[in-house]
Amino acid sequence: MLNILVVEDEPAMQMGLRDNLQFEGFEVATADDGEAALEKLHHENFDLILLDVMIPKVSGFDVCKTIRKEGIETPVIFLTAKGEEIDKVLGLELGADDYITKPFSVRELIARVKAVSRRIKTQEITEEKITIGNLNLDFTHYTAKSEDKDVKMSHKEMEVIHYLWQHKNEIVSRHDLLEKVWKYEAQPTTRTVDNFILKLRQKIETNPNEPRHILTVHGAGYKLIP
Amino acid sequence: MLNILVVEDEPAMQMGLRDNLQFEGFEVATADDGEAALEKLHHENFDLILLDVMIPKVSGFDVCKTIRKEGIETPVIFLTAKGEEIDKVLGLELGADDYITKPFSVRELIARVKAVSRRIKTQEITEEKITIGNLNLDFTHYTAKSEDKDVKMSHKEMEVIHYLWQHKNEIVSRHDLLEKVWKYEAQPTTRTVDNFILKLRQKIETNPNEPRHILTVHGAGYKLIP
DNA sequence: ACAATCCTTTACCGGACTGTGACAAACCCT
DNA sequence: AGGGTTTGTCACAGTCCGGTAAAGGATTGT
Repeated sequence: MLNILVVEDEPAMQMGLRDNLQFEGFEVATADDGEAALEKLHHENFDLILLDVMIPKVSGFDVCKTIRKEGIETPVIFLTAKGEEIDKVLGLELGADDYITKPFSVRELIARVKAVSRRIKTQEITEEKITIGNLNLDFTHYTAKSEDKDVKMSHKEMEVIHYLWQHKNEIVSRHDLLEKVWKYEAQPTTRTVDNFILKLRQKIETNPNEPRHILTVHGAGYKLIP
Repeated sequence: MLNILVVEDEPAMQMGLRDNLQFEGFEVATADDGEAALEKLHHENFDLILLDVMIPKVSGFDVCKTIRKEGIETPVIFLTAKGEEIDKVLGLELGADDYITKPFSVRELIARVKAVSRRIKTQEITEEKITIGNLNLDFTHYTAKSEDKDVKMSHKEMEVIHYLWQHKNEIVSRHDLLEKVWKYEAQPTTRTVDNFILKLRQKIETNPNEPRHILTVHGAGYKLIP
């Protein structure tokens, strides 16, 4: 599902947004001010940003401007109070995808989010079929094939390889994986992650003993090379 | 191929759209203003409408509103200039399927049109009689046959298989089914969905113990393979 | 009101999936 | 080279999930 960052300083509003979006099945992260938002945006990929304009430290406008300069093209929906200068949002090439004026109904917001997420999805469809080693993965259908033979992959295996793919050619630490795939519970110093890597290698690598795609970076984590 | 009505007053834009869409294999008709659009819509069936918002005589919004009132459910993609009130478009009460903001790239528009047309097609197929496994289903009459023998299907069973069909080859979660077929009640702590899957398998699968059409995706839901 | 039918819930079982710990192997640093 | 740390691998057990049947509840037609 889509991963949404909500940037909003008013606690009640933030909580309301988070609960409603989560109820609709979205992944939700939050930030209280512009600085925190930028921090999160630099360390994690989101699919959509709900960005209040009037927030402490760095304004919503500036957050948007900044990330666009940095090449981050995540869709943005601005949350504005009535009377704020919307023109500047839509006119100033900030690259906002939409805006919504407070007070707004939850249903309206959800409709907007879904509209944007639909657009995101259709764009992403092309990217959802990938090949790693001799394995063809299809994340829209959560299936895998190797030379026309179906390969059974568990849900979590797909999530792990998906996360690695999203961070291909980067080093991904076990901690990252536990946090993002295992969802911030279970902080075991165990071999859990390794076990999944093991299984994935057996399915992806031609010779699992000499991995060419899922590499170990000693003391740091793993790196996926497609 | 699909029959598209382009409603756009600016001649250059209209011609550009027509040429590109025709090049992609679509049938294209054009209208210069809202009145002409309504006229055409009353005399011909289209599969999709590209509707500029700012057009003479009757606005795009009003065209959409009017035909919806008349029961015409042809999908609409709005063309809007930046800064126009997207709100009203996305109010979605108008029944727009999508919108696109000028200036847009041709490739983007084509992608949108294809996305909508894909949705249309899968819907159209659904209208007719389909076959899954050894079962022939007729959704217009809500009946089913297996090798010329009538098979009794309850209303809800038909709805479930219908939903699965609309999302064939995709993973459909129990939650989705509960929300879309059962209309948003019922907690997911129940085996209700499973029971329907059980019944459907007994009617569809040759060997219900090893389902080949209604597959289980552990931890995720079900997937229909026709 | 009664019966029939369909839908929902409950309960139990079997199995898939995942997490754990032990041990071996590989790696890194001194 | 050697010790300590990190990683690979395996088998086992617990947990969660889905399959299934049967009972309980709701709705409809007679």
